[in-house]
Amino acid sequence: MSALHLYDTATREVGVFKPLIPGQVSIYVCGATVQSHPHIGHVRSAVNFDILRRWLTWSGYDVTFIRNVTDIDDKILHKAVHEKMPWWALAMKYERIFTQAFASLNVLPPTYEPRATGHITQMVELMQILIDNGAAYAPGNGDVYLEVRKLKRYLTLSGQKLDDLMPAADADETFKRDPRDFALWKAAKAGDPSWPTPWGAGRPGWHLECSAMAHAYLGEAFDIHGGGLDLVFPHHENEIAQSEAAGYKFANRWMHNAWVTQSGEKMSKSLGNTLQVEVILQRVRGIELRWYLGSAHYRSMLEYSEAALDESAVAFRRIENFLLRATEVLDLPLEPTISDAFCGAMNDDLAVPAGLASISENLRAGNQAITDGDKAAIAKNANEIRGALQILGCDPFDSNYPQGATSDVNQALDGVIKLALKERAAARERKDFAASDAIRDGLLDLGITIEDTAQGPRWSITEKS
RNA sequence: GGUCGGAUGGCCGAGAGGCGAGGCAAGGGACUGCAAAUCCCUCUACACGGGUUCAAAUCCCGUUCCGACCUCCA
Repeated sequence: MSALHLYDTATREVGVFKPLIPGQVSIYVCGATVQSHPHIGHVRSAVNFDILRRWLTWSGYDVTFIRNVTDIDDKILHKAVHEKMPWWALAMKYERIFTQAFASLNVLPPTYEPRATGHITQMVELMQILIDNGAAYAPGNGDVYLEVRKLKRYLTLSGQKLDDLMPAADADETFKRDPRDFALWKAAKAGDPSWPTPWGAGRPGWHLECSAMAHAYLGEAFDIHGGGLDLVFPHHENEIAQSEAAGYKFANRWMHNAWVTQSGEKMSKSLGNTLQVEVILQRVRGIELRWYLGSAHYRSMLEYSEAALDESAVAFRRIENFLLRATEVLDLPLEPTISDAFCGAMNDDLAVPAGLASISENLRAGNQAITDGDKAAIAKNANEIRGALQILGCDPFDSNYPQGATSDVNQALDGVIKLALKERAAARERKDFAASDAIRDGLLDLGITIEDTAQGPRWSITEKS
């Protein structure tokens, strides 16, 4: 079996993945700021890192996966005024909606999901270290800043130079020793929530939270830090700055997912081109949206279009349909296995598109095997497809996805349709094709599709779209 | 201005020196009473101009176009 290779944003190279502690992998992924409805870009990130996690777990690692919730920031405060509710109520409202969106796409819950507001103590401790060792300063206005000029390795992740950065538009720079210094802590404004610190009451800056929480749950060094590509600067640079200045090794490897775009442009609120997960889920099922989002390579931009989404969903249904037929023919549950081809693809920096090619090959061979009645070949191909789908989080038999009714109602329906099919078979027998077609068309009008297979007719409920 | 990424067949989308991934669409065929489903076949591409090489979509130089980050961003 090949070894897992992953890209590292810091080196811009794909290299062999070697965990700090054999057999264990620790991952910190920047989660959402819960101030609005999730769009498909948000969940793409979650899906990408969920696939990474599932692959690591399958590969035998004990994975600790942290994804935080930023539940305090400027936008949340503004939005709370707008929606006429306390900031904490607004944050909780959207956190629940995000959680629901993740669940619809079968994104596994993180091992721990810390909230920023629950880790103020750790943030104050981190600031104390930084102030004590001279890396940070509190100018007396309640803010605390990190002095970036003192850092040796600042901006190495994004490969920029401090002096090349466009000057920040901050008006309030009078307290900064350098305009590029960034706030670890922001002084309380009247009416805003605040927490006491030795340097005055205030609230955390965005970057500080992640450093503090990563340290709290994963320690001074961990394997992988993930997030969207747009977090490289300033967020991740600043996390590195704070953590390294405090003497931590911090992340060993950086992974960033690319965007979902529309008309070539990144999905963003300012462009007004965001597509809410809840809206898309009225068009396709969660498993189909996940298949769509997961099928692109995580470092490639995914250009959204309804046509592409629909096409992807149709392709998925083909695969799903094969799995269903295979299960019927074999009369056994499928046992997920990972083929060499799929394994090789995933080990190559999670090359899902290459893995998809192997699924297509399995699909073709598997369908052929059903026609031939070759049960061994059916099982092999179906098992390999199911194994791949599990890694991608798109296993149709996964109980996290809504399963077709297995109840009495479904059995009754099956009986009724079989009765109709019997009538149809009889009509065909006596060459009364008008009658047989009437039955088939009648069922189709009800959303029930009939397929005549080598093993006899089978029915399925047609997806509405 | 600085940094980074991209341009592949009608469409989507991998690959990264030598066997032209895969999917969708289209056309043809098999199967079928007709369909549907399924299978087989066909369609042979790498933005442009130079260069390196026995060999370039892949490496080098230059050009054009598109996008991202430098302000909150998955």
